[in-house]
Amino acid sequence: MIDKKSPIPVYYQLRNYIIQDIEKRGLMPGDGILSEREYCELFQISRMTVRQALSKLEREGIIVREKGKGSFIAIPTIEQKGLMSFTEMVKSKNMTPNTEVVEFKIVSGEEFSKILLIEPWEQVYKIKRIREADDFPVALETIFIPVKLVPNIEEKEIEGSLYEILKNDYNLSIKNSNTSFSAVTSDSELEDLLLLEKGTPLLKLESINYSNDPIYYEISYYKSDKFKLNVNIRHI
Amino acid sequence: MIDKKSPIPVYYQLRNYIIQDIEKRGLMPGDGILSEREYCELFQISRMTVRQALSKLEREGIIVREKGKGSFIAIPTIEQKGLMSFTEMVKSKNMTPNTEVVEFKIVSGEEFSKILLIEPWEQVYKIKRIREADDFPVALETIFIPVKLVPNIEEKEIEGSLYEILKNDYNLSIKNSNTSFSAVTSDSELEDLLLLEKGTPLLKLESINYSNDPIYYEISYYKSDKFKLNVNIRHI
DNA sequence: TAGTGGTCTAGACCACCGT
DNA sequence: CGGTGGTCTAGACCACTAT
Repeated sequence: MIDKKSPIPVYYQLRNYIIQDIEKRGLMPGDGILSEREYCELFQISRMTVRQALSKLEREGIIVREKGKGSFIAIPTIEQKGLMSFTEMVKSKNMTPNTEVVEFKIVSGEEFSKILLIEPWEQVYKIKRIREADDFPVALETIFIPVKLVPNIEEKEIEGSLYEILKNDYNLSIKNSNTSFSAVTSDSELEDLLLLEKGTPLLKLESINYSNDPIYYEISYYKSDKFKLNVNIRHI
Repeated sequence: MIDKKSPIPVYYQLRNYIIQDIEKRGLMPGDGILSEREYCELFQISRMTVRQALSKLEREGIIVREKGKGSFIAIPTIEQKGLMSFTEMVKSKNMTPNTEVVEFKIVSGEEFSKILLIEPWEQVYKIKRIREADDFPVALETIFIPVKLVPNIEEKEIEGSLYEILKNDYNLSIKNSNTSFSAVTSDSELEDLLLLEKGTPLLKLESINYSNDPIYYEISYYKSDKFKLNVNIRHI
């Protein structure tokens, strides 16, 4: 289960083990996991290492830790389907989604190595797509995904839902995301591609999308006059 | 500077010391702080304790750490996890939150009766507040909350965290929210109140906040050049 | 009282960075 | 090469929780 000689840090192996164990045993929010000392015993590792794994899981919102009690599966902070798949979101409004690929190439992943947990010399696909609803452009989406995760992906493949492609062709299902929202003013590239007036406000999303490990990084700009993004948030 | 006998954990005292030191010495983003081993030496504490302080500062976005190089003042952004409390969000960035109430009155709830599940003739408080961080306005927030839920709430009460007031004074804890995000351009009212240039892009949030039943409806406008809203999304 | 997470020590080896 | 942050060990004491 845990290989101390692996180049992958022990605390990260333990984090992955715990996630898989939660899934395998079908644990639900509120259920407890082993205590820190039990993981020490189980894998013959130091408590500080276990705590590093649990801290990471806590920051990721997967567990909560309670003094004197133990660590428990967290109640999900947000439940949401629409934010994941542009395709589904558009369909749910009875409109027809469409995609136009404007850029598709392999670039250095150096700038994303920390985000995507890859080595700086590894390469990533850069995929820039205009997303349309009823042939009207509503978003410009740029995705960075390691080449090793989706080798030989082809341009015509990526005209559909990336979520579906990842799930069906590469067996990668996105389980959670960390998204930050902000507002920006259009620049000339966005105005050209999305057919905007000069100085249109746009909703900017930056998100890291995880299966267990990070899968892809995305920066998107949404026309938001007639298109809002909705999230349900469950507070802890 | 650091009192090992204090009930305040050493790592937390060190975190505070570093923040004060940054301010006192007027360090700017990109400037370096001492190395981990230098802090060990300076205060005669263990390196793991120093690392705990630096980890906290890193998570708070106050510093960035670079392997083989050192730790440096981060470019400031305000981010929030979970969208809960403006007050907490600002405090976590080591800034001081402040609130200025610009409107506080009772209005007809007709327009919100479906949202808040009240009868059309019932009344709601309209509370419009400027939210500030270190005396800089960052958001304009308008809240509509049924009078019957918070009878006799007073203007001076609502200068703090509404979340805390609801929880402490009315035993209402917000458990989940439905929030929609969009981007808009400032109008003259927003420009006046938030001290904006003409045509500034703003992040607009509209949210319904529930305990079990709907409690209040909120429309907020956030300056988002240096202010991002961060959410963790767990996909089902 | 036994078990939990929170804090802390005093070391260690590693990969990475700049000179 | 020396210095940096990243990881890890094998202990320790504390405050808190439940029984």
